[in-house]
Amino acid sequence: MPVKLTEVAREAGVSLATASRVLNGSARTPAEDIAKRVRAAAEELGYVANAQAQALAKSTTGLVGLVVHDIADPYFSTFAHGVQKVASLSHHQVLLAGTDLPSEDAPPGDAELAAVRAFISYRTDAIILAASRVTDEDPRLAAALERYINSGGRVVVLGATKIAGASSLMVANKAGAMALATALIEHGTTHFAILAGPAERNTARARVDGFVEGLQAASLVPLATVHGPFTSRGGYDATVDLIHRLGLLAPTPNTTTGADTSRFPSPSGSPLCILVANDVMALGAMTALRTHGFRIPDDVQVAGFDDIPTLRDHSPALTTYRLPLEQMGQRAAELALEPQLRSPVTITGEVVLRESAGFTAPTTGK
Amino acid sequence: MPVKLTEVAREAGVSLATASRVLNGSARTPAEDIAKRVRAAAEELGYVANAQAQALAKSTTGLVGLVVHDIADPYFSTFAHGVQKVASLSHHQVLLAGTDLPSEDAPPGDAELAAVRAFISYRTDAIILAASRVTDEDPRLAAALERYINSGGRVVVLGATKIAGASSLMVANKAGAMALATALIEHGTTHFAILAGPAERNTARARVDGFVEGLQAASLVPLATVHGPFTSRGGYDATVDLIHRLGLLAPTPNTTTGADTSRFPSPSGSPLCILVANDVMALGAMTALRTHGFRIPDDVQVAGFDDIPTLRDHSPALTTYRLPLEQMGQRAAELALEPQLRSPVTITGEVVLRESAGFTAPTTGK
DNA sequence: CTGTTAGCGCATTCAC
DNA sequence: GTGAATGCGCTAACAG
Repeated sequence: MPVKLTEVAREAGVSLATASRVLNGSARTPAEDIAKRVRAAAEELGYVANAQAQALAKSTTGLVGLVVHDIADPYFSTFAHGVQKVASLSHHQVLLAGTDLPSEDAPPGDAELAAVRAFISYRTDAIILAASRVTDEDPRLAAALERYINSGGRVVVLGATKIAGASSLMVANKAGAMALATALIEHGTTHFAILAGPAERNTARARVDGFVEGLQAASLVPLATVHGPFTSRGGYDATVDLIHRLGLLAPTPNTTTGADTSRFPSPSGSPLCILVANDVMALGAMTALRTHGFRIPDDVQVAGFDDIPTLRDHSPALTTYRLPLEQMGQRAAELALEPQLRSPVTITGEVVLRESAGFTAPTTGK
Repeated sequence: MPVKLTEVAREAGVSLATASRVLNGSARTPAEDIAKRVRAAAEELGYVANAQAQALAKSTTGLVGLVVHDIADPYFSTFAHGVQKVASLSHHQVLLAGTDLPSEDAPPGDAELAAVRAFISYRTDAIILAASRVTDEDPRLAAALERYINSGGRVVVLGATKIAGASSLMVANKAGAMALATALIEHGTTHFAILAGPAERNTARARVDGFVEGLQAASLVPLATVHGPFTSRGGYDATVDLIHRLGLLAPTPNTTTGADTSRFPSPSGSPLCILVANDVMALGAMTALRTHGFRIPDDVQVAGFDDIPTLRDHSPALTTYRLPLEQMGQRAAELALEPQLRSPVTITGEVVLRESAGFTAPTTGK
């Protein structure tokens, strides 16, 4: 029903080919006077090129596929924002898929595969895989992606990958976690516990490994490690679990003097510090601690990972490892859209020491 | 380069049409034995249907366009998640666009128009407009959308619209704001200030109007109204501005006794309550207050709007008006994808009274 | 039930 | 520089 190029051409009194040449770029440049007539006709009829038809004719779609885990998670939405930015700059549209939603036909674990297949079906020019995949690399996924790459598609994955021909954006998850743990140790903390994310998630594992190695370097071991989903609720539950496992005792509520009567684990030593594999989960952990009567950082300290922008207003401010999420999205999109770029690109962040781990805020004027 | 249906058909020794019928749904159902052969051939060759070609032939793309303002903003990302959910359930892919990013060619204010044109170009089956548009309804936008609708496209807009044929998802912004203000007044608060969002944003205006009417109903007027962007930074700056304008005095830091030596505005009355047009901005406001030595809710109270999930772990917990963001996204997608649904659909939320406005948390076990 | 044919809307060879 | 013809990969009438 929409007006098509043929109609514009007829209206302008030129051939289909000519109309095509003036409206949608071409090597050959029609005469200016005739071009003006065509443009006028197009404008008048409200012509809008059919991208599907163009895609079929040109075999390039101007589409980039982005698969994240949960777009509502600030980690992914910030990343997505970065992707969007460079995509729009290079005139691409982004197709979004999430691996956390029910996919009707596909089994839960196959969400990523389903998303990739859909993108391949739409012949996206590139696919960005940001949903921290499960360790179990699906051979079907690999096969589909390799075929896609061989057909000229570009794929960028967040983290390492075995997919031949794929570009990868390496993130300093392990090194960052190690650096964070080390910084905390230098600050005098001696007792740690770890709240790990889902065991099967690559990102989560790398961070936990980093925490553990950081502790090992100082001859320390975590008092406990509890796994849970990368959500606020996951952090809350894991923390409650931790409290029970470690037999943590909340200080006697003697708030009038403000003096604390007991600290874990050593009455005289530094408080326990909980290293959490991501910020959102750390937030849940803090809520659990508060609910159970622990003060942060006096009774228990907490450190997260990511430095989610939205959480920077939190009080106490969260000690964490800052990842340039937005920039990561941009780099990923650049790798996807600019073939000449070399991979892998390595992304590092920085340790950010704040109140939740006993550091005093540098009274940021914002 | 990818394998096409013709090849699968040849491999299976059947005609193109038959292959099409078994692989991609059809009314006619081929015999089971022949169907199996085709499926086997497709599997072996790694056939993936070309959605572009299908779209061209069927004139329906299986695409939904979603335009938000800033996908990194939890308000929009949560909404987007809801959209994604029903889209995936009805086997649709979502095309995402943001109006906050530079659009190269298009002027800043034209981002929404550019996004809509792109979606129309891709012949999305429906377009969901969630970027709370500026009040100045662009006639070009309206024209494009109406043509789109007349060509069979469905459009859903968040809020009221003058676009003929568009469905709309009405949100109780004004009524909610009014209810929130009223609840606070009933609680005994007598002095209010307002932190409004961008003046040109519909959503922002409706909320401010609601706040004002709520106050008026109790014969009150806001002590001041400050505008600012819907961001944490916007809330921070607006609050600093407010502090100066109102000459707010922070209590003398006499923390040993915990006694406050001064309160604004009346030493004996209830503290000032700042009504903020959205949660993210309210967060920035709280940070500003804290930075300037005010305790929440003792010295100043704060109320937001939206009840962003990620912010529920904040302390003090934010009093706000809860909007079912995720569900709103779902409803919008349903309106977009299920033609029989009637519009407008009205969404209401609920007042949530929490610590930031002096209410005690019901020790939520989460 | 299966095969043949004709477009879907547009870019792009080719001749002119 | 411009117009006519061919094909992109697939679906949907049509026949058989």
